[in-house]
Amino acid sequence: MPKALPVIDATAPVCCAPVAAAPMGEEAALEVAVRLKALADPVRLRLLSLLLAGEEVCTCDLAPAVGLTEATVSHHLGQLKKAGFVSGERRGMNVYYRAHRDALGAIAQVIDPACC
Amino acid sequence: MPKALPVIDATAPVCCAPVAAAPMGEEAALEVAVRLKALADPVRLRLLSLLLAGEEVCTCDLAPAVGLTEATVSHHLGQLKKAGFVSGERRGMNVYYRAHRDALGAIAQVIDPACC
DNA sequence: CCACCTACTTGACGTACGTCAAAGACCTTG
DNA sequence: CAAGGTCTTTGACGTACGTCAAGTAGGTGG
Repeated sequence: MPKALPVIDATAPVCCAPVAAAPMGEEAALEVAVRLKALADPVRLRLLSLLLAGEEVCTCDLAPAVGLTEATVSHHLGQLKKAGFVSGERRGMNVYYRAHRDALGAIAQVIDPACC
Repeated sequence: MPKALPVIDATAPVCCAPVAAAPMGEEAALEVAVRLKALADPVRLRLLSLLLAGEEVCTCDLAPAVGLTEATVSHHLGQLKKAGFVSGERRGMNVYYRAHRDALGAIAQVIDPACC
């Protein structure tokens, strides 16, 4: 990662051939890697599963659920949002987050060698 | 990650409920996260796709394919091996690596919200 | 308008990661 | 055994990441 940090937009679901389909190009690998990196954290996985369980959850409920500061949770949610896995909407005093199942399914299909 | 680094064995395919099934426990999240972290790198994704394309490939062929030092490629292959995605076997002067499709499929199923 | 609450941003700290050069380990061929 | 090729390990360097404390922005209610 000491490579020049490539800032790319990853808010949309991945759209590229599965890993097993053919040798990946450098750009395609990066597209997949940035999204996987967003998922490759225990806290973010737990946040995602909480969001997938309930329809909408606000930060104030998520923070105690994972046992971390609201600041830290906000940071993780920001990472997930940048990767397109969640989106948040402010309603009143709270911000309600929602998981995007399609984005999750898309990255899963890229990884799965059986699915294609 | 400043948390006490938890050294766990991840050589076997993941075996836990999908993320969407129910709120993940701390241990389950870690099991998935360490494997995803191994996958969350452009170089390792390219190496995996190269291994999935051919049956067996040796380091000497992989290094030039990704444009990195053999030392670096060896390090990445070690990461993938620790995560159970590949395994290498020495035959003569070369070490031949092979991808494990089942381990890849297992982590894909855990991620996919549709698959369960 | 003034407290007050929720959520995000900033700065700082320590740890982990990716990379390479150099040295070591393993095997084969003369 | 010596020479050479292939891989892995070690050490070092710079960058990125996760975490929190503190400060700021946005919204509500007296």
